[in-house]
Amino acid sequence: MTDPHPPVLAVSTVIFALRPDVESGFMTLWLPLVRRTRDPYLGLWALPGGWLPPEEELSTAAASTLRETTGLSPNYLEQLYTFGDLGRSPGSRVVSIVYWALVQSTEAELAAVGDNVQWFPADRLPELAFDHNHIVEYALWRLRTKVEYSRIAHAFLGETFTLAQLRDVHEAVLRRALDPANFRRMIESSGTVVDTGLRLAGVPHRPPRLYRYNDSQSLTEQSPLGPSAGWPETPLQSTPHPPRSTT
Amino acid sequence: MTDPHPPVLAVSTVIFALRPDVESGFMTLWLPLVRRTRDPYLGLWALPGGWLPPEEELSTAAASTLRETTGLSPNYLEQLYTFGDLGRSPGSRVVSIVYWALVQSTEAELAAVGDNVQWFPADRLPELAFDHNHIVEYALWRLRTKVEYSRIAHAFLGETFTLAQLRDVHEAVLRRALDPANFRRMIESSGTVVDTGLRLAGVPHRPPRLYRYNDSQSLTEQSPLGPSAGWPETPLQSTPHPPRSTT
DNA sequence: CGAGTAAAGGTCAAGGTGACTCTAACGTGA
DNA sequence: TCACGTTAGAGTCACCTTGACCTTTACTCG
Repeated sequence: MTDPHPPVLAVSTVIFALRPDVESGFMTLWLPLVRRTRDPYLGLWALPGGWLPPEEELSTAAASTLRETTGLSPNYLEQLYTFGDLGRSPGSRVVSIVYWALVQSTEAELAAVGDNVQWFPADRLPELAFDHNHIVEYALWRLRTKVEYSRIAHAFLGETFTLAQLRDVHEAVLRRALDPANFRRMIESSGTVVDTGLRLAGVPHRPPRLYRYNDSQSLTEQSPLGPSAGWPETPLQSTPHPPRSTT
Repeated sequence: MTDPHPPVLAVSTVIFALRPDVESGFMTLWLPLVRRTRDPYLGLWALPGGWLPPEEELSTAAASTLRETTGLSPNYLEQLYTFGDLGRSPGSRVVSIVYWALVQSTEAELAAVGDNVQWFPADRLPELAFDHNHIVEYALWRLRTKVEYSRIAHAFLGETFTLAQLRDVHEAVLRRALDPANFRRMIESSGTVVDTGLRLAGVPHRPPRLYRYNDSQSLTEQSPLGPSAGWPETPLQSTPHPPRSTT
């Protein structure tokens, strides 16, 4: 049962955040990468990850790497795929269980950045180590398709948000402008969101309503992978929105 | 880097086939299980699978187990999920990469059945070893949701088929009757199917047209997981339909 | 040869979606 | 202070999809 070279198990995470892009001016997807300090692909950028600790759950291992490399905890965490092709790593065989995570935009700005950790725009990545370019491509595809039939977009935002902010998230992920009126109709009829009764003040123009994520609504995917599939036990952080709110 | 008890990697496969159910009379989903001959859960039924051979691809390992236990080769094979919870196996930790497969109904009848391999109706399973009941539940959910937005239903059929046969597959998977006329309109407008010009003869009533899967149409999911994601290299077997066909 | 039944082609109304218009309500700057 | 620009938010209209249903065609079976 014990082979001479048993496959090694690793856990990696594709972490997405939204940031304003200096070039386009719009919000775009960014992700943190770590520089390889060891021999296979030394010096190249790679997805954060590591060997699977024998006593740690898969999702916990993914969340741990996330916290260690970026100092963030995810609002959304889900298993993406397991990559185990024979040629994907030089030397011994490595099977990587890859997760993908969404973090808040406001938190992503505070995230630790050093010589070995750096954020890149998801559309313009350098050559990565191993098959990580391929993995990111798949994670992007998964995010973009899932945004349209679930409500993961909320994971990029704080506890309360305006419909324009939520629309900005959708537009950034889908890379396409959405009609504000139709977007409002769609979101309101879906029941995924609840009016807090508050409005955002201090902004120019008409003050927008503040909405909250509707927890009592299980309109998301109800796959039999348990309630924590996708939504980590970590509760949403308190609202990070600086502007004051009035009735 | 070498831990005292590194996690062990296994590959299992949930294999679906359609068979007429003696009780209901309709077509229902069946799957083969193997009896445990070793200590954890000895005697209980479990999903076919085994340790990951160090020199074998993940999907190849899944297809191999499938062929060894049932003598069949899949028309459809896709990675389902990786289960790695700490408590899922007594003793050392086991991480299972689970695939799901669809095989032809006509082939499933010829499949090897012995004391240690037996087919069960997917809705009425006994208590299985490990977390395999949970895994089958998830695979069923995945099959039922995926039938509605892709064309995996063809994997249950031969090279040519009538729309009634294709509708039977959908009805069995979805457990709900579909309007024949509306189903025809939906399939024809989707372009997933091509009229062969032949008709099925020898049946009572008006002879139905025979259709063929439209290979040139890439209407399936085009995820960046490569062209063989889901559709194994094995080509579809020659048509197993006994009735003669005329122009 | 008539009866029965499924195949195949159609109609119709309800609901959802995209494109668009109109009014409300704020901050800003002259 | 007040017109202006801009966004929030409500509403309208045409088009397409979908479910329900109807009609005709074409075979086998008794």
